[in-house]
Amino acid sequence: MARTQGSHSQFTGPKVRDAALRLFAQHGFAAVSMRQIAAEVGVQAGALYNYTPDKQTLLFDLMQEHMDDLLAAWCAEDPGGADPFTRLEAFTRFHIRFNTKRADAVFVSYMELRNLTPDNFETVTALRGAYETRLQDILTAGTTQGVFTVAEPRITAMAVIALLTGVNTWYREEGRLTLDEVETLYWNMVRRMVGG
Amino acid sequence: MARTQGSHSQFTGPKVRDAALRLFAQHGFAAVSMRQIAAEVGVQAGALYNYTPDKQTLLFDLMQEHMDDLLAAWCAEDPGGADPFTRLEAFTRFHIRFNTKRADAVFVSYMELRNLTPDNFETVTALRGAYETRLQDILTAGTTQGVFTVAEPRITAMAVIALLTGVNTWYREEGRLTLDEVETLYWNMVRRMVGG
DNA sequence: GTCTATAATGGGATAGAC
DNA sequence: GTCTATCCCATTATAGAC
Repeated sequence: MARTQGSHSQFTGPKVRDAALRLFAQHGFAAVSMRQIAAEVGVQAGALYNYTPDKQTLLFDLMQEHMDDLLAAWCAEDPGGADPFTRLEAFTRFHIRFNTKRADAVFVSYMELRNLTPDNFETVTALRGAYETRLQDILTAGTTQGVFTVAEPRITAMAVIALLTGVNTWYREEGRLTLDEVETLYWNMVRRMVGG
Repeated sequence: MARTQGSHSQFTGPKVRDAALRLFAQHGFAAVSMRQIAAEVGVQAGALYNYTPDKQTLLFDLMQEHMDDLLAAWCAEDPGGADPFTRLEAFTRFHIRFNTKRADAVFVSYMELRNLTPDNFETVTALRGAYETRLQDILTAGTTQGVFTVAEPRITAMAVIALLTGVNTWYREEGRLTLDEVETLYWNMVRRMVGG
């Protein structure tokens, strides 16, 4: 019989974050109570406050961590020295692969922006902007080199990201298409969009 | 001095819906209280229940009405007899124009799906599907006629809608570009995407 | 580190007067 | 149709025992 009291910090911390992310994605930040999160973790509500000072900080930490991971993962994969065409394909495949593996975090990071305090909102929005700028730079480089025909790099970057993130609304791992097939489908669309 | 009691049904009804839509868009359904809505309208909370049986129905009615309006407006504008290329341009321009004029309703209809009861969710999702199917049919017709090169009409339809709806995340009426310029930018992207 | 208990506040919805 | 008052229940967060 499992004990119901005692120290479990190294296990409970991650479990709190996992449960919160899943519940926030499913029901929305405002609709989820600390009691629900605690029940998922298997502790009482009061115990959660050993891991977060309050509910707002819990949300902010999840969103900031997601954006940090996203930026770091892309920086690690960006073939920076390659031609813009190659980099754009890499970006397309990366974005789809990364985001479909973390659907809950993507959903929360977009849907719950309005539930952040102004300071936290600024921080997360700045990270989003930094990611967008990476794509924008590829489009601008490609246009300068005559590889792409893009009149508005910033708008096109936002358009491409909206297009690619949309995969999350329908893609299922057990579906008809493999992830690689989905990546190829979308790469064909992106390639045409930029006139490559 | 305005009276604070008495009959105002023909004014209060629309005001309740307007206030609810705006507040739901800004803070989220679960984060908005009936008392907040009432305060925006200028009545007490109890009076709202003359206009909706409960908060859930208020949300559902707003979403259903939006989807009904969207479908009806497109049916009125679709140049059904024209070639798929012309119809796709019409769809692109229509979707951007309609959605940017109703940003709150678009936002709520997408973000608050998870706060609908299962029955209400089914109804709204079916309306979304019907709208998607209209676009899918254009893509399929164009592919059959050799005007477009689209391998996956259903996925491409979802991709185009995600792309176009993304305009709402950045477009502002007072911004640098006119709505017509935005429509043209996105039509160029969509045109290329489908290989037209 | 977790528990139980509780403080302080606010929620949706209803009843009955006007 | 709206108001006031209220029921009943849930909320976040904290205090103090273990």
